[in-house]
Amino acid sequence: MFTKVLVSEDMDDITKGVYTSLCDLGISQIDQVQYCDDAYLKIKKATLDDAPYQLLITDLSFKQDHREQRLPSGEHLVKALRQEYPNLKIIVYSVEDRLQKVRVLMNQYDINAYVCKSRRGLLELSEAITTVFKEQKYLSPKVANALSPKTDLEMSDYELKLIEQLSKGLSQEEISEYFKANETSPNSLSSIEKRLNKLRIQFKANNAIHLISIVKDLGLI
Amino acid sequence: MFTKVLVSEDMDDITKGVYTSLCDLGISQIDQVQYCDDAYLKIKKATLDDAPYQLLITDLSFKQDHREQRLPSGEHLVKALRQEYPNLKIIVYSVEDRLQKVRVLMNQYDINAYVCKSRRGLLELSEAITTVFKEQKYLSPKVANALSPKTDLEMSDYELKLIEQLSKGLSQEEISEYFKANETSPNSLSSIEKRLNKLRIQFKANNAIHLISIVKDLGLI
DNA sequence: TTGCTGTATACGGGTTCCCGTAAGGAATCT
DNA sequence: AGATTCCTTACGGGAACCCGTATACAGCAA
Repeated sequence: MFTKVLVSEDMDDITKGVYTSLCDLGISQIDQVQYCDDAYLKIKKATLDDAPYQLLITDLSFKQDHREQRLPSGEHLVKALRQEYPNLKIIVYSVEDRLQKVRVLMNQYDINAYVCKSRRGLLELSEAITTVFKEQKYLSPKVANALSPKTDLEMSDYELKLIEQLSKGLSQEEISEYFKANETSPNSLSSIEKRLNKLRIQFKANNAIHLISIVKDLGLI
Repeated sequence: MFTKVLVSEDMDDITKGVYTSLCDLGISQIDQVQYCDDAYLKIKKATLDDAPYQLLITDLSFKQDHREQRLPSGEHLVKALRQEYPNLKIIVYSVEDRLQKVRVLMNQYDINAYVCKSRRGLLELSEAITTVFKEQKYLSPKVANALSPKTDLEMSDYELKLIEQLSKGLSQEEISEYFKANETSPNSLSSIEKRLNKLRIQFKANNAIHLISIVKDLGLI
């Protein structure tokens, strides 16, 4: 089993729960940090001291407070670490259950496991740890199909960009200009209208306002 | 100190953290449920058995799963309980830090404490418990000013209704009809336009879409 | 080649939204 | 009572959005 693990999680209650779980697994050294910046530094230092961490368990979202942070989220942390420490095992442990996000983390940042916080979160986390220890990947059942083709409730990069601009208050005309300036296509006003119409139908929205509202609720933006 | 406490919280890791904290406080009987419906039934049964709970600690948001629930959120639970058990002490323990929500819970449902989950959440929860035990109310520092007058980033009930309908996809015309049907006033198309214009300025939004987007980000709806 | 299909674009007209102006009414102040 | 202010409502014009239709062009199949 792992012997040296770092837990990066801002909520102290969760940390406590995770801690007891890790103890049960027989892990001897469990360190905890509440900020991503601290996690990064601790891992760096441990490596320099020739006593590197074998596993990082990190949350994704961290509440902002008075302390200014260079790495504001778990995603930033993972990204920063993966380049420097390709051998470090990383388990992301988060409430987030958007397949799109999981897919990016698994494919792009090559994390070793993704566990959803939930009613059985700790059980799954234990499973994930033992699985990762055996050099395998692990996904919570809830997001198990994250790596298969996209579902109905998602959209293409183009559509995402479109919706993002729309939600930032640009008119369709302005989005057209913006896309032309950024060499994104299709970029004619007509095409943008058409695409939005398609999305409205897909998400069963009455109008653009409704569409943004729905997409926000789904957490797609 | 309290001797019989119920914890209603869906995430098992948090429950574990809370549990150890309560133990440290010397509370002898700590029961846990992962669904609001269970919490309600357990409290009802305990009262009938003449061994009522003295304190309920509950989360607000519960992940939905296969089990159909009558009480889908902590707010529903609190509302249902308050009518029947005015003497039960209730502490809400949630990540939610919107003053408006806290205000409603404190004033309308008369909860005894509101604690924000955060880096120091467990500490604050302990404080809250001892404070409530002394028949006093407790608020996390972060939301301490929830009971003072509303801030800039909030809005009236009327405005909230308006925004809600808008985000549900109704046109301004339809909202006007809807308000007339529900005896909400002002309800003329013109007034609705005017009010939305005011909100757009207040929230620095370019258009209605942008407004909904901003308000959703702020968590006001 | 011909025809089919899917996508980008253009255009027009009907609706909804946005914004300024103005009239009417209630409450408050002098 | 008269003046002032606040709020609701009405209206009109221009902008943006919604929707159907039409053209152009690429890719693919028969």
